[in-house]
Amino acid sequence: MKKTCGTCDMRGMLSFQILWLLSKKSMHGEELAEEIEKRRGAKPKAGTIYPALKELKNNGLIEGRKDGKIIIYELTKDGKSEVKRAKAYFVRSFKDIIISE
Amino acid sequence: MKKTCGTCDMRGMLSFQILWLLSKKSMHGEELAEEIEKRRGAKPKAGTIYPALKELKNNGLIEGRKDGKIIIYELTKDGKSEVKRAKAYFVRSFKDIIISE
DNA sequence: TTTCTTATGTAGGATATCCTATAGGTGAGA
DNA sequence: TCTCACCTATAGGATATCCTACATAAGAAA
Repeated sequence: MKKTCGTCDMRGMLSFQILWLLSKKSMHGEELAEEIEKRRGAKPKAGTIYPALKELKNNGLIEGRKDGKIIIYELTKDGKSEVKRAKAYFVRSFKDIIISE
Repeated sequence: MKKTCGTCDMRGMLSFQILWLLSKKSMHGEELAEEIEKRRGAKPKAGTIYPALKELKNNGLIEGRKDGKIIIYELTKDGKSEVKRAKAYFVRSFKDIIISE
C-alpha cells in the first residue's frame, strides 16, 4: 500500500479497520481490500491483507469458512468484543479531529 | 508508549496527531505529550516525542522558538497545508467508524 | 484438458514507530 | 552557588506494518 499521506502513513490501523469492516458484514479477503481502497485510496496488496487476516485468526478474533474458492471471514465472539474495545479507544483518541469539520 | 489497544497499536498516528494539536495551539514538547495522553491514555515518552518533533522540523512542517527553557513549536506555512491534507485523508479513511456511534 | 482469471498464501526484507536508558541544558529557589 | 525539578535530546534497539515477488489453489470457459 502506497504512502498516501505525506506526514504519516497511519500504519497500525489495518487490523482495526479489518475488524471494524467485518463487524458490519462478513467478507472475503479481496472484498476487504476493496473496501479499504474505497476509504484510503490505495488497495492493500495480497502480501499485506492475508498476513493480517492470518494474525487475526491466530488471535481468535476472526474465523473463515470456505465457500467455493473464497474464504469468508467473520468475527468470533472474542472478535466482537475486541472491536468494541478498539473502537472506544480509537474514538477517544481521535474523535476531536473528526468533529472539527 | 504502551500498547493500549490489543488489536492494533495504531502506530503512525503520532506525527499526524502532533500536527493537528499544533494547528489548534502552539505548544512545547511536554505539553504535546500531555495532550496526547489525555486522548490515548498513555503518554509518549521523551524518546518518542522529541524525535518525532525533530522529524517534523526537518521536513519543514513545524518550527520552534525558544522561550526560556522551553521550546514552543508552531506550524509553518507548509505545516498548515499539510495538516489539512492529512486530515482530509484521515477523515476519508475512518469517518464512518466514528459516525457509527 | 488446457488456459485464463481470481483468490489465497508465504518468504524475505525495507521502513517507520516507539521504547529504554542515558545525558545535557536551563531556570527557580534555598 | 548549589541543588532540584523540568524540559529537551540522542543512541540503540525491539517490534510491527506493509511491501515486492513468487507460489498455490480452484472455478470458468474454450
